[in-house]
Amino acid sequence: MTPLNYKHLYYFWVVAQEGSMTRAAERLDLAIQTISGQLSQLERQLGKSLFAAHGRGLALTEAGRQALGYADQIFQLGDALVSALSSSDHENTVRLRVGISDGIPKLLAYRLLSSVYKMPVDVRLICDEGEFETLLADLALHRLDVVLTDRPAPIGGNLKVFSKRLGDFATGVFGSALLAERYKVGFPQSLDGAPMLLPTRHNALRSRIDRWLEQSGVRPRVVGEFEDSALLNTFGREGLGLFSAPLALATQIAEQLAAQALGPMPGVSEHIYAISNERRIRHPAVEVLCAASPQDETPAAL
Amino acid sequence: MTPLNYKHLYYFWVVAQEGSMTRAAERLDLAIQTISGQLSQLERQLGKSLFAAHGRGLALTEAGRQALGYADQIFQLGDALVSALSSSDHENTVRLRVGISDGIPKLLAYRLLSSVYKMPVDVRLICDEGEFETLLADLALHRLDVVLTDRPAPIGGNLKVFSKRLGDFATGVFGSALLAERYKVGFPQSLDGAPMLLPTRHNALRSRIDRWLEQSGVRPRVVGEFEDSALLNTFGREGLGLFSAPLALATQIAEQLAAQALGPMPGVSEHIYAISNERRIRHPAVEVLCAASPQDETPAAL
DNA sequence: GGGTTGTCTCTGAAAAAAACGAAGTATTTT
DNA sequence: AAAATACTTCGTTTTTTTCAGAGACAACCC
Repeated sequence: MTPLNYKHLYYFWVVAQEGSMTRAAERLDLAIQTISGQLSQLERQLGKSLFAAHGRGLALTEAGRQALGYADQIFQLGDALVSALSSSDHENTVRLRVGISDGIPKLLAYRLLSSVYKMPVDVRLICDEGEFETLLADLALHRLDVVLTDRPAPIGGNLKVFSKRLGDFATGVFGSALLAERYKVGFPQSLDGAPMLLPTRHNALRSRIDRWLEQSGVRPRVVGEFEDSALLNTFGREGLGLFSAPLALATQIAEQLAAQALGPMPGVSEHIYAISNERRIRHPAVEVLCAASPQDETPAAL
Repeated sequence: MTPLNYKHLYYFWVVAQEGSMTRAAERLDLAIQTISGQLSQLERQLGKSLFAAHGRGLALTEAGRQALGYADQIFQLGDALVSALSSSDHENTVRLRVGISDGIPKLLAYRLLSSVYKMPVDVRLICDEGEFETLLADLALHRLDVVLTDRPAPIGGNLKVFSKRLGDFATGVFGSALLAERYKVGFPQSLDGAPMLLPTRHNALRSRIDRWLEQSGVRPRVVGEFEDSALLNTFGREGLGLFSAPLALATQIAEQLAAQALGPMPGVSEHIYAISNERRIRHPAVEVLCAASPQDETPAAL
């Protein structure tokens, strides 16, 4: 429940700006009695005085000053809403705001998102990158429609979201021409002592890679750990070390990163999840995105 | 003018969350006809449909989705306002949120602010540091009550603020014991070639120092330029170079920075301005602050 | 295909909230 | 002490919100 009357708050806001009820009444084209009455109602509802008599005028109380700060933001947002909606467009276009977790391969994100362009309306994609937690917070505030990450949303979270696995992508080891040449023979044993670039431990894939390395009994030389997959790829492209990537992207990786696959990492696969708000009215493009790869939905509640 | 009915917006928000007018009506304890009517009024006022029929239910339009984002923020702020005001305190305390420009000496800021503690109520000071422009933006949003800087607010600005000069502080050259010993004799000519730490050109004081150096015909060796005065002082304390500071603070500088004055820089003085919002109802602590040093007020309009 | 259900829309009347005119209370100015 | 300024209070009018009743429409069930 929101026991706050925004009309009253608006009058309060104008009075605070104008410095007097008389001036505010003039600006709002209302009688001063109205302002006075509505204002005292607001004060009664909030249980605090917002103004104190000061001479024959008014002075803000501490509570009033604090309220003013909030009111400023509220009405600024209200104006922004009106102008955003009046600025035409969004007639036949759908805007999809996607948050992409640092760690997931950008090419994979692209491939998954490409499905939304098959919709019968114009789609405008707004992509945002960042950390998992940050993106989830933006999702909660409806600043994002969907978040693409490498793990489902935490189960105990107070956020009502659900996570949908978009697919499993088998992963392999890649490297620049020189490195691939050197370490291809005898893969995966050849990796022992080989320079390697890995995602940081924040990435869900990392633990799976570690497990695989251990099971294979090889110990590469870890020359770098990266939060961001694009950065990791750039280092990989320059031949600083071998790196992992989805095998499904081998062609694009060859083109864009001039790197080739050494071999697969069985059991190591990249899971991509789409996390969206649990709401009755879903975003049509999110529906399309989730429907593109028919897997079981995994409600956040479990 | 704010042609936005927040009550209508609130109903819209609840409907969007619940996914149907029926459920929203239940939650709001209203008849469904009310919701329906108010919602279409909102749509008429905004000039956009927010919902579209979808089966026997509703679907958000693109405009609706956009509006929802704003509504989320607005009502979150409203809740925050209510809870902030209900959480007691601010009965007999006054909160003063001060922004302190990077460049101005912290000791000076302290000295100027100390006047507010003489008020007959409890004062809680909330200090924030940052760049001039950033602080001015925060001031406009009422996130700050006053900004302490080394220059008045720009005159052409679209912000309604006024700048009050709090005082002129004659400035001198200071240095650690070793440096002071070495360069004290023959001051200021001795400064020629002496290592010196200066504020960056963003600081209003810098040009005055440069002018003085030129007029005195000395050319020190500039070993560092600092945006932040505290950082500059730290380097000065370690004896990396001579530095300028208000002569009025000589005692504290001796104590805290183990540095002593070499001599004055005539004509070079630090001006401190208090910039506050041009509003009829001023913050009482800002009044006290500005009254503490009776100088002419300089309206931002000129 | 026809009945049923769930969901939203369109009336017009009732209830609630907001707005105003008139008179009243402070406080400052002259 | 009177005039002027600024906010309050009271009772009435106006506007807005709310709801009951009736209707439209799509999905579902047999």
